[in-house]
Amino acid sequence: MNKKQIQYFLKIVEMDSFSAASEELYISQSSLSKQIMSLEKELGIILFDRGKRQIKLTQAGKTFLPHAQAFLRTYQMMIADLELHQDTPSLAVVAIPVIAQYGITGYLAAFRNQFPHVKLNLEEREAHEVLSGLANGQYDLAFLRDNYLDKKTFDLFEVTDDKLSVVVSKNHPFANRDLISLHELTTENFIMFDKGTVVHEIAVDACREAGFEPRIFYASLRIESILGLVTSQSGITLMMEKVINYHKRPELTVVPLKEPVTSRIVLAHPRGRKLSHGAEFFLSFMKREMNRSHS
Amino acid sequence: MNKKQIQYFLKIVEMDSFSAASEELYISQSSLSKQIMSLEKELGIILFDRGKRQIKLTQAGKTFLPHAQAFLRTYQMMIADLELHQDTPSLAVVAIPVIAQYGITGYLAAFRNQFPHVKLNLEEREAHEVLSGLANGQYDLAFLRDNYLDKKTFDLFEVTDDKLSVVVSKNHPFANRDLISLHELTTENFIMFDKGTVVHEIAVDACREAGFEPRIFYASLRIESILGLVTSQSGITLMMEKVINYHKRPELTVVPLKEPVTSRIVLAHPRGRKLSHGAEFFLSFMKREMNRSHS
DNA sequence: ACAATCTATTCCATAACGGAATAGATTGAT
DNA sequence: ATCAATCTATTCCGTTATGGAATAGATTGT
Repeated sequence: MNKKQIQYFLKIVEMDSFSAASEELYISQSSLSKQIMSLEKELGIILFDRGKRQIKLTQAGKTFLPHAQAFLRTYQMMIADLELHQDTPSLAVVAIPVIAQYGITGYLAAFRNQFPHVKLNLEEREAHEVLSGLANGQYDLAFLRDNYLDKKTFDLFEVTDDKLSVVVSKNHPFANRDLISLHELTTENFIMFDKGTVVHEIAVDACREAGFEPRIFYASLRIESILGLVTSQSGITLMMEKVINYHKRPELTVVPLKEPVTSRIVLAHPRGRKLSHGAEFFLSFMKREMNRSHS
Repeated sequence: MNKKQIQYFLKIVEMDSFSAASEELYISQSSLSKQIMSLEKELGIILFDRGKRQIKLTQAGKTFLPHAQAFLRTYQMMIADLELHQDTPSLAVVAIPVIAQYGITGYLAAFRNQFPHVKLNLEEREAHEVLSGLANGQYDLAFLRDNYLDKKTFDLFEVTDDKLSVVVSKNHPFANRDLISLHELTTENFIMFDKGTVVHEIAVDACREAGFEPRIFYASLRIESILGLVTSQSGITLMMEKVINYHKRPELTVVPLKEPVTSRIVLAHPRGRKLSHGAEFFLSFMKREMNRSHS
């Protein structure tokens, strides 16, 4: 029996559903199902009545519930107690792979400079790993896009924003426009970020909003491949403006969209969870820096 | 963080040593070391001061200790609470691979007959797995040999006993003796159970007691291989009398040892742990059966 | 009957675990 | 001082556990 299983159990009880809980926990439904089954096997009891449209706690599950809550309370008290003993305040930050493009690396360096005693650990992960890592306490803070983010479960602090733009080759008919409407792109070939990435979803949803399904000619995780194909006029792409500008490709032209589609880069942490000392340091540092640069 | 790590931590504190704790827990020292390191990493603190001859709880470790104890208390209360909800009293029994030879299968069948509502689960495992499985609560009860068993940590109930005997081919010079002393075997070739099995240890220790190191010509886990080799006069073996008799090999002769080396088959459970209802059923059933057959 | 929506299962790749052997450090005995 | 003994950590490697994608199987509302 481990903490994870208990957290999973409590979330299912809260949501009254495996699938809903699995989404909140940012894990797959199959994984959740298996974890609960293994917990049930270990305890020798069945926790949920499933099978019908609605799941229900069994009698044994109802007996287990207060114990599970007690476990988590004990755990949280323990964490609070141990915090004081951490030799160095430590801080695990995770970010989607755009920190260079949005100039976040600079802030990180400045922070390390000002607070050398805080052991800052930075990882880059894809969005879905960022979310599950935040949810299970693996990371203290995360840099990510606020699109599709549940504003109720996270506290957000905006770091910068960006907007979706059309990127075409210099020789493309659209290259000398200063504004393009999405519905003009109905028949275009799109080169896109891979399905499952947030930018892909943002772009595809924007197209659907405009009334058409984009014809995706090629999808890649590597921005260089995408820009290369656009340069060679294999198609066009929808991309965040600051990201494309960061790459400085003179053979490409960026044209703003008439319908604004924005994406905020935010610093997020799960609402309701107490921040570690190191995380508080970092958050207040970032807020200071943001105010400075805005004035 | 999981229950196992907490149990490990508490055992180390109790023993004041990793190695001692690893023996009590029936796991390897390396495994224990790694589990504690992973716990320390997760908590972000160091629990023990090691490096010198003696380990010591760090300040953080001392803070963690009461929380760890609270966890285990919560767990035990939970188990007690859930016991009442187990739809069927269940019972996990484990045995070293000799239940047929010692007629234990008969008792198991009789129990299933008398108490069909108890869900009896039986597994056969090697001795070291039996011990670690008992220690970590995976099994309720175990049939095993009492040799090398720490009588302080287990409650034992003798089921039957057996004695080590010499097994030789009918044509071997020893075949018509009715008693052999161990020191007569100094120059013999031994075919033995694999190193690591309890019977191997019993036999080798007996030889050493008699002042010589047995020359082990071949070791196997399969009794058939051993008996086959003895039959073909490749060597002799030391084996438990009832085990060899069970196999009824007319080409082999069993000669008792002058120095008695006995092994009791006992039904064991960790001292101090409350037995499950099913386990109490089974234990009292076995005690009744034993009394019956003794009278 | 069918689409939608549950949980369970299967398949498969990756990560965690566990033991044996060994390293590296320290102590006590000679 | 050297050596044997005794610690914990590390490495190596095979086994098990975990997690996600796809799919099955069951149920309900339309």
